[in-house]
Amino acid sequence: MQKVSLKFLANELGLAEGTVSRALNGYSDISEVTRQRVVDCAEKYNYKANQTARRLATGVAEAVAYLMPANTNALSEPFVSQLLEGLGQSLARRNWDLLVVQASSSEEEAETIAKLSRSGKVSGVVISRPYKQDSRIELLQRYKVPFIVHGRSVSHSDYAWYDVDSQSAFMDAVDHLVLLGHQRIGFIGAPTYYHFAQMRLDGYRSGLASNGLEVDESLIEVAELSDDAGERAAVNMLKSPASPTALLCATDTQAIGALAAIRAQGLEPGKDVSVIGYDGLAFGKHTNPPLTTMAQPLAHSGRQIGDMLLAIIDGGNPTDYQELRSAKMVRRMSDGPNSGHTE
Amino acid sequence: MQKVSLKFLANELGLAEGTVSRALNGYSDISEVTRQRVVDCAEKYNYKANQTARRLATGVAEAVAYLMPANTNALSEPFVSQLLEGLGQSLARRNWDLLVVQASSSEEEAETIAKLSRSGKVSGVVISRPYKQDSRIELLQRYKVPFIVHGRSVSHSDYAWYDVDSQSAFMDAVDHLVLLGHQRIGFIGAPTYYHFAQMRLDGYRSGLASNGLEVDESLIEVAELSDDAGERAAVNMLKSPASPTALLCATDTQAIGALAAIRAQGLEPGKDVSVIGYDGLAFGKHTNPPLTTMAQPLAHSGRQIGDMLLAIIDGGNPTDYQELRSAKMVRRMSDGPNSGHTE
DNA sequence: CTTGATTCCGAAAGCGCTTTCGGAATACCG
DNA sequence: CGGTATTCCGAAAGCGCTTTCGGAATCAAG
Repeated sequence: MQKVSLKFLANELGLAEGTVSRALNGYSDISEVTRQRVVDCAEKYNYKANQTARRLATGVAEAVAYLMPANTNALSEPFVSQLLEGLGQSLARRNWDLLVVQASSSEEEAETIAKLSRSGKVSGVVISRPYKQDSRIELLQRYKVPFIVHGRSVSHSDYAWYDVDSQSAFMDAVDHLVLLGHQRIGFIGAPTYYHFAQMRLDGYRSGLASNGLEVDESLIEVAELSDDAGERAAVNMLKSPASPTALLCATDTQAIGALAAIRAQGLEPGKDVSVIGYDGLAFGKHTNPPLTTMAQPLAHSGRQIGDMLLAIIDGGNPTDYQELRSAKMVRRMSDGPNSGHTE
Repeated sequence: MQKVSLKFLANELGLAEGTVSRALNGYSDISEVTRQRVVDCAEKYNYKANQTARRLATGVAEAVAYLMPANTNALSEPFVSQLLEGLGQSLARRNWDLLVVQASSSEEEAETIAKLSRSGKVSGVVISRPYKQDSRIELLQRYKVPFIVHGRSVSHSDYAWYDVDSQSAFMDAVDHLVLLGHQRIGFIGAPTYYHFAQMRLDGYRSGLASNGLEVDESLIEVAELSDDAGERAAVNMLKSPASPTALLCATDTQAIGALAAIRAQGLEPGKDVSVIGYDGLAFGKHTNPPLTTMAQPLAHSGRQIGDMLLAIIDGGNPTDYQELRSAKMVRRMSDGPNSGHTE
């Protein structure tokens, strides 16, 4: 099978390579009739430009990378594939590639970013779950790689991001719980080097405040992002003297662990103690009991993020692309009126 | 910031570009001392070869693609990210890239494969969840793209694959159920254009046979790969006259739906009717009740698959790389002795 | 000290495409 | 019809790297 290159087409058509190339790329200095001729011929031989050569010649990578979050635990992974899917769709419209790269440690992450930026194999990057101070962001800025972050860091004014307002979500959740009669509302947070963890904690605190409630530091636990960690945190809190009647968890994964902890105490989640998670994970529908959660609209987030990234690669101003969505509660069975079981 | 290219290094060192390149790539016709000198200098300036140029020059893509399964439903996605992670790790050792590509329809899939193969941007491909007759496989073979399939199709003798033996897994599951006293064991299968669906059905059938049980066609339902579909299938079966005392499901996702169906009938899964799923999904631990399942060892499957792919790209014979793992039961709470509730 | 074999490196061609530049051919205008 | 503008295309120079080839320098052997 003769490989069909530009040279081949040029030969076939009796034109110069450059001419064929320009015809295919829609240059205006090619007459319509030869352009058509070229296009037809390309079609006929099913010509696809060698992207590697193209990249080298133009200097644009026509690819973006997604930096996989390092400590990926199986339960929270729906995100990754959802995001990837949306990103891919967005990129596909331009025929760009999507690279997935990972790094386990943060030094490795820096190394990876450095390599990505110098090797020139991508023209943009997206990262997830930023820390409060995220060195990846600084690096990306320093290297002048277009990027968008899925989430925000503390200093989020000077780059592009897509995030959902979990702070208000947690305020809403507190309101909801207070309306149900809860006063002692516990909070299972995530490590606060994650900025989202801080936001959610802040939301919890101001939710309490706006309802005239004191925050009781013994009602706040920090746990890793896993079901087990959530469970451990919940048992701790549950065995404290003034145990909470409701539990707000930074992530659904943790909330699911909390459910288990509550049941293990012989209590009934949603009745004896309410729990609300955050994320809107689909399988929350199947937990015991089904988990009430603040669901983020991750339906088209990947697409959205892809489009934003493309826009800033095209020269858009990063700060013009900052998008804040809001979560909304999907109420299932894990929350309910305060039954005062611990009184 | 001066961009550090081969030319730059050559200049810096007073050597020719070609020499520097050969030094870096370990050619034997470079003296050890200059090689060291070159390496040090490269290190110093943090030189990373432009991979695009490299690819063009060598003709090897140094990248492989993962074809995302088309109809991805959120619940089964842990696979994707697990696989991606392992694949990435395997490729990273060679500094290769991992591309994620997707296609929604099967024509699009063919188109995608064609494009991948001609554009030369990958040197290998991995696909998941093959159909019984999978046109992707034929295409990949025709185009002579090294590939490995995660799963098997009917004619799996002439290509490389990695699969787990779900057929025996289902035989084992039937044995287990029979030991628990069940006789009327229902099966919720997947569409049989998926080869794995056929295998699991076969396993179910021969499990029954080897236990001297008749297969009752009314105890077999086919459902899509979602919790809802599993649930619908289960209610159908449950309301049949001779309703099963145990349910075997082709996937955990369906099994979770079945759990819901059973509870909705006012029955208790694991007591009134047992259910066993397949996949070993982590969140099965949190369903109501926790789901007994045949767990596949997907721990390092991605890594494994990556290594296999690399090996055949290096010239290995595809048929030398066919790996069959086995699933093992993780028993949680959704199975139990036949209580004869429907007698 | 000459010859032949080695060792090491420079020069140059090429990978397949893009893009600039200039020139031939055609068109337009007075 | 001479001259100026336009239109369209060919030629050629890259993009940054790899790899082959040949030749200068070094070494061993006679």
